[in-house]
Parts: sequence; structure tokens; C-alpha cells
Amino acid sequence: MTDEAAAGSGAGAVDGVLAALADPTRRRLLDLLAAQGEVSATTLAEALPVTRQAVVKHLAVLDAAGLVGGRRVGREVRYEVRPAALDATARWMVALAADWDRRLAGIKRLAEAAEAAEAAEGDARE
Amino acid sequence: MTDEAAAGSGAGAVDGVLAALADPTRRRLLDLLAAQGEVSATTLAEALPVTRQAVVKHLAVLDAAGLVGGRRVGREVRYEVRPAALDATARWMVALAADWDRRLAGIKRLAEAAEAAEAAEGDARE
DNA sequence: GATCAGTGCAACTCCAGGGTTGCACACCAC
DNA sequence: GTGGTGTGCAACCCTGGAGTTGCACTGATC
Repeated sequence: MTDEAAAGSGAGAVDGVLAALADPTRRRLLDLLAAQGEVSATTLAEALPVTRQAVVKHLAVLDAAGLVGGRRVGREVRYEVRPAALDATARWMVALAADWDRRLAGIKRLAEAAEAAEAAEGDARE
Repeated sequence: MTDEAAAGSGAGAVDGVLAALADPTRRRLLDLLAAQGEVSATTLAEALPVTRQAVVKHLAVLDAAGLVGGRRVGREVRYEVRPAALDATARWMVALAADWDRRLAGIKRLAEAAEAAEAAEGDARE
């Protein structure tokens, strides 16, 4: 896990979440779900400018990413938000940002050291 | 800003970052940039299974999202990582996750209260 | 000035995925 | 049972974007 956070591109669950969050309709959907709690796909479709089928597809993507979960209640399926995957991705992103900062600082330090060494030794190195 | 963090879908800079991060090649690109510091598009293309032109396009997207920045050095353009936008998006995501938790807790509390009230009053309500 | 490496721009192909429609199936109410 | 309401599945457009190729341009180097 620490490896994943540091590597940046090999994170398994994270890319699913990122891909899911990249779509505005899906973010809107998550917003509605977060606001209303347990809602069915049909109800969600009424609040959006798309068909129920489109909503169902989006919910499938969000479900695969672990961002939502659904349970049957009679003949309808109530979906609700699942914070765990989002939380994990948020932490991954925070770690990545910190990683960038560290690397940038390190590179900048090396560059300055190299400049200093060059200035001190001239071109006698090679 | 606090509104943006709470609303979730209206964030201006965030959706650019999310869309940029959704692509695996772009994440790989960011990884390389974070690891190597200032690199040109041509150099990056050598380390990836795509053309220089594809890299240039991706860099343009990342640049528009504020994730990278480039400066000319003679006849080449060196790109480097810009942590600010990523950091902002990470914070937005953390706030959103916290928001979900709050809402879920609130809804659950309301549901339990409603259940309790129902159990206490029977069906005398309607 | 001539040459070569790196960049920028434009047109083109191609496919994943967002959206739709249509229909079959399951469930609740009457 | 029968009718309505909600879900699931499948086939189908169609746009966006990832990737390519080709060429013109600019800046070093000789």
C-alpha cells in the first residue's frame, strides 16, 4: 500500500475511481446520492437530463469503482454512496502530491549542488 | 472555495485535473516527470510506447489542468511537475469524502429517528 | 550559409464509451 | 389473475479523444 502510494501509476483501485470521477454526469450522480441517501436509478434519472439506462450504466461504473453500492428493496434497487474508495483515492492523491514536493525539492537541491561544484571546480571534471 | 469543496460538482479546476488523471498514459507521464525533473517531450516519448506527438498532446492537457509547466531552453521545451493543482484536487477530494461521511451519518440518524417515531406512534399518522 | 535535431501545426484513422431505443422479465397492488 | 411500475439486457448511433503520419519552422552547430 505504501508502495502504491509512492509509485503513483500502479495503484489498482485508484485508477477506477479516477476514471469514474472524470465524468461530469457521474459526479452529478454522486452528488445526488450523497444528498439524498438511498435512491433508485429511476428516481435519479428524473433529476438528470439523461435516460434511466444511462444512469444505470453510470451506476455500474461507480459500483465497479467501489464508489457506490446498491441493495434490492422489493422490486427496486436503492443505491447509496460508499466513502471508502473515495477516501483511499484522496489519501493516495495527498501522498502523491507530497511525493512530488519531495522529489522537486530533491532535484532542485541536486541541481544547486551540481552548479556549486561546477563553479568551484571549473571544467576539470572530464 | 468552501462551497466548491462542499458542492462537489461545480469545482472549476478540479474537473480538469480529474479528467487529466483519468488517462493511464498521462499518469505515467507525470510519474516520469516527477522522477526526472525537467524533461523535454522528445525525451519523454523515448521512455513511452507512443509518439512524441501523442506526448505533446498529453502535455498540453496536463498543462491546461495546471499539473505541469514548461519553459523553453534554447530550441527545446523542458516540462516539470506542478504540485499546486494536484494538491488542491487532493484537498477537494478529502473534503468531499468528509462531506459524504457527514451526510451519511446524518441520513442514518434521520432514518433511525423516523423508525423510532414510527414504532412509538404506530400507524396513527395517516 | 548548410545541416541536423527539436518543436509546432494540421489532417487523418480508429475505437472506447456515453447515450439512446426497444423489449423481456420481476414484482407489488388491485 | 391482471395491470402498472421498475429493472435488466441487447443492439444500435455518434461524438470525443488517443494516436498516428507528414510537413513546415526554428534554433544550434559546423
